[in-house]
Amino acid sequence: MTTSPRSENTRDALMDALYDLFRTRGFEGVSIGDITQRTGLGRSSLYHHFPGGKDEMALAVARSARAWLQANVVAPTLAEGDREARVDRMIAGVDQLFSGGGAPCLIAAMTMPGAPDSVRTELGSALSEWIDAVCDALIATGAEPATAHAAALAAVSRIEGALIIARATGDDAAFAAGLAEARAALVAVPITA
Amino acid sequence: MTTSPRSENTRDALMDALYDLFRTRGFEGVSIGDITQRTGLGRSSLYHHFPGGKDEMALAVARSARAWLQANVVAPTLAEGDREARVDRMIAGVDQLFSGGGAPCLIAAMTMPGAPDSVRTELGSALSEWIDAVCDALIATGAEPATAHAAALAAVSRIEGALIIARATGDDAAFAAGLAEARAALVAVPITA
DNA sequence: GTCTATAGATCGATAGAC
DNA sequence: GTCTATCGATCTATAGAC
Repeated sequence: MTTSPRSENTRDALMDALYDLFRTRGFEGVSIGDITQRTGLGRSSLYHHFPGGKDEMALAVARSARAWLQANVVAPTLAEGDREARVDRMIAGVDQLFSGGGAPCLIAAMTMPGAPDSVRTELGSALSEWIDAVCDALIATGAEPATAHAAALAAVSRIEGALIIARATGDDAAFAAGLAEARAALVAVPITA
Repeated sequence: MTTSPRSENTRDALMDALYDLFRTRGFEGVSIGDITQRTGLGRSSLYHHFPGGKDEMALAVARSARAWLQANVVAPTLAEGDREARVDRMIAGVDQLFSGGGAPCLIAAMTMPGAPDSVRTELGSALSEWIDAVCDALIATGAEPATAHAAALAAVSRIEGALIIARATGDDAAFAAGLAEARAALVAVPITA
């Protein structure tokens, strides 16, 4: 192989640090100096891994996050099972993603103006895929197609809003409440079949 | 008076520009150069109005926004009237605040790390006051105190989340849907009296 | 109150040795 | 792959004339 195991480890640790920085401070809130401090790597090391600079780092993080969401939220939502099982798997993935409300949302942080358009569209797609998966799962478990999309949109909105409020007010319980309410609302969507 | 009418106009126009910049780009996303370009004022003019620099500008905007929310959302929510009238006045204020979903939320933008703590606490208080007002209005119109807070938190979360999703996906209709749903949920909170 | 000019720090990005 | 050293641009903030 062309890359040593150590390179992979370095790259993985770098990606983790980048993800954590970008999700909490947004694109413009993270400087190259912040990344060197967090990772211990020098400037040139960072530009060796990401020749495209900060833009490429942010896009790599966005793509990684979209893939994670696909594997841990979207796929479990679309997998076999009844309504309750699907929703519970989705909620579990989301709870892990946001660390029980203590971690902010990359999508909310990096869709603000200032981030490269490629990053913003990537994250917009990730969010749409999440909503669509919930919608499809509702329909697959007997919901009326006309109301499924609104219910999916409401659930995801409720969760994203809870993250904003938890951060602004410092009330971590607000996220748990939002997650529980989103779950209950999805389970309660009427079955027409 | 110590200040001429023209000063007041300059100050007001400056505040409007600052509010618009900070709500869309966040604290770190706005540079002094951005403000000079937007307002046409030189650097020293800005520091004449705000000797404390960018931090003082952000705090002034946060306080102004809190006062606006108090006058146009909190007070109308707490004013006399039945449940539906109060909720409708609240929703109207919020719709105006966010320009029908086209304008981002200052609270979401400026409670991110990087903004001065004074700004973050000011906006956290503003958000809490909004939620508390909705809660009090629900109780005053016959809702169970034990469930009123959860319902108020849910409604505000739904609205804030809709703003995030509208921006990330580019779907402006998501905000209108969120606002309508929040209204319906508040009106539907059971009356126990 | 507004201007020009600029200080001092930090920004993203690059060069070249090892 | 990682380092030191540095470039040019931009940042916040200030000085001083008008």
